[in-house]
Amino acid sequence: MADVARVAGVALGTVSNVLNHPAKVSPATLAKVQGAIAELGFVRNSNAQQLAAGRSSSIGLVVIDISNSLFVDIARGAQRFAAELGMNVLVANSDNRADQQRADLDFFDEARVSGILLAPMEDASDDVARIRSHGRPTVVLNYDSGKADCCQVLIDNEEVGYLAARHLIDMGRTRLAFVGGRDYLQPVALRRRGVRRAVEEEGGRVSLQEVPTENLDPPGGLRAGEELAGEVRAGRLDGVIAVTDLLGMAIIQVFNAHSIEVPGDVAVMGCDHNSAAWGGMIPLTSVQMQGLDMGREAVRLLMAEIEDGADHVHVTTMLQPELVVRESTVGRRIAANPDL
Amino acid sequence: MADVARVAGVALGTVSNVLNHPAKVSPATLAKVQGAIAELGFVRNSNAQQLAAGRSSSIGLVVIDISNSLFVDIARGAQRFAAELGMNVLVANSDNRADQQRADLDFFDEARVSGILLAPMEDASDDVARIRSHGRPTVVLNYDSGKADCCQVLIDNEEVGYLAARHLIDMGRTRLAFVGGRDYLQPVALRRRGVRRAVEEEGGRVSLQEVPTENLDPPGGLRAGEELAGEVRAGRLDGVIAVTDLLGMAIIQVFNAHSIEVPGDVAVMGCDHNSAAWGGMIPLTSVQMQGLDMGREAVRLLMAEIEDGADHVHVTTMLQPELVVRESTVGRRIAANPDL
DNA sequence: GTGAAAGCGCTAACAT
DNA sequence: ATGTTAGCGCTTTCAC
Repeated sequence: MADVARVAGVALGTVSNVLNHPAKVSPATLAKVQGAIAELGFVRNSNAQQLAAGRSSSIGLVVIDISNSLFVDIARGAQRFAAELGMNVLVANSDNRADQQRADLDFFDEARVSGILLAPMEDASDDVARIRSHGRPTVVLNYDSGKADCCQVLIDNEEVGYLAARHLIDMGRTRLAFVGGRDYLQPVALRRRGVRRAVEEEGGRVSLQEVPTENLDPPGGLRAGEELAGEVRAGRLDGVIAVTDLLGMAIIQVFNAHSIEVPGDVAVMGCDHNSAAWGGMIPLTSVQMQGLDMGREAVRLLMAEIEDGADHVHVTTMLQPELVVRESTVGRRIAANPDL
Repeated sequence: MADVARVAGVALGTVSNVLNHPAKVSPATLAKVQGAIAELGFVRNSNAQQLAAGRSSSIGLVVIDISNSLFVDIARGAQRFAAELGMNVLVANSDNRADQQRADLDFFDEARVSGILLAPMEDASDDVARIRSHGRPTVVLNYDSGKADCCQVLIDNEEVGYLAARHLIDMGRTRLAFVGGRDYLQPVALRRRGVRRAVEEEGGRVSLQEVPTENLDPPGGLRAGEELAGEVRAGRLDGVIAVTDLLGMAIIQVFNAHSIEVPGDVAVMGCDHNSAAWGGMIPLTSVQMQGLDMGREAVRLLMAEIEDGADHVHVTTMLQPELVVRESTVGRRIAANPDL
């Protein structure tokens, strides 16, 4: 930067002003300095800039699993909104490992980012508390710790389950199944609760069986599908709610192998509108998770907290999911081929 | 850090030694200092640390599209290998925008990261040249600029196309189609070339039609599928190579709507083994893109360049793709239900 | 509007 | 082995 000053024939402080407060500099000097910057290919050192200024224009986003499309959407939503505010978002992927997540948080803490966004899989209150105790604003996404010790952005997962069951019931289905083990995952537990609520509202008119799966991955769905196929044949099942889209698609595949028609014999739907769920021959009805909105809202809350300073009151934003109806529950319709 | 020194009753320099050269400190002092660090909840300021030390332990990864599963795999591969080396990877998503990509590169440049990994969609030589001229090592992934002015990690996309066509021919298919417009995308052009080579090797025994699509997205596939369905019915087509998996799945969906059997009437395959391609009722044969390996290799090349310093010779690593055969070209087989 | 100078928090070479 | 000190590159008062 001293070089730039010399080449431009001005003082070092003036170069700094050109970079940070261009309005405070006369147009002529400004041009001279910018010329020198271009000539020298000068790139300001953001480490020194942050050290001296004491503030950062970056936000750290820590996601537990970057291959999950919800978290990708969150990252994009956060990034786009942050860009509007002149901030940039750095993403660290924890690769489903708690220790890596901790390392990622510490990294951003050390880098003195202006704030951290955390999308964990399970409870991370301890880590959040540690970071927050260092005075770093932190917003948690997609997990409700219960304690309101930080801002949170959540999707109403109970409503997700409720919407799903409600939809099937509205379509005339009365013998439902909810597929998805691993109740220790918060979204699963909440969606299950919502499904139950919708079924209970029908007071006995609608039955519900709950099918555990070992894992939430396709193989788990294939196994569950075999079990469910028998239920369909026995006339005990006409509507399936899979807790994830991937599970739902696996189940459809098994049904197809058994010549069980979807949605003719049984309607199938997922719960976490996933880009991976597009491809099926039978597009899957699902529930939209509003990932872009979650990311955007999280940045908004973070900036608010930074602005508020000491007298900040934590806020929890609950986003409402939306039903996305496609043919796996209502029958065939392909946009590109309307005459079918 | 001065506080830590005071609490521990040692000099500031000793605290620095504890952090950076623990071996140079007596066990007793070490324990005292670590105690003080824990007590005060001290977190070192990495901006100051980098500024003073003049080196960074982070690598910047700029990807053009984080929702593309290849880039996600690259990120994971890079991150895992970097972690083994005690480095961490920061991901910036350019959201398919060239200006954002430039901003991301500049950001990492300003942050004085030890090196940059760039996975662009189209040519980015100018940007790379600019960054490199600042002395920052940069490795380009998945795009061959032609000029060997930096290390590159590529997948042999011509081989991808060749493997795909070779597979269909080996399965007895003789009337092929290659689907995928947008030849200005390097992977598309290369895969097309590979397909042609395989067909030419058969010297007229095998025919090939090339079907352009407006976009590489599912709607584009649906439209192409309609056209192809007519070709199948007319007996002019028995094997389809879609340049992406998503395109392939869309085509299968249209075939199914027309009661055309896959792979009975026509085999269909994709070219970029995509996690999104799992779900279909007919799992898609495709070609593995080795994303994890690409990420890993890119970090390896970057570290080598950093180590080599001035006398570094740029290297291009060409990874070989692998065929992943599934039922869309060979008939039904579902692992979970072997008796089908 | 401009230039000089005092740090920001840390590292590393030096002296002890 | 430990303490001392001069910067790293920048921002920002503060006089001019």
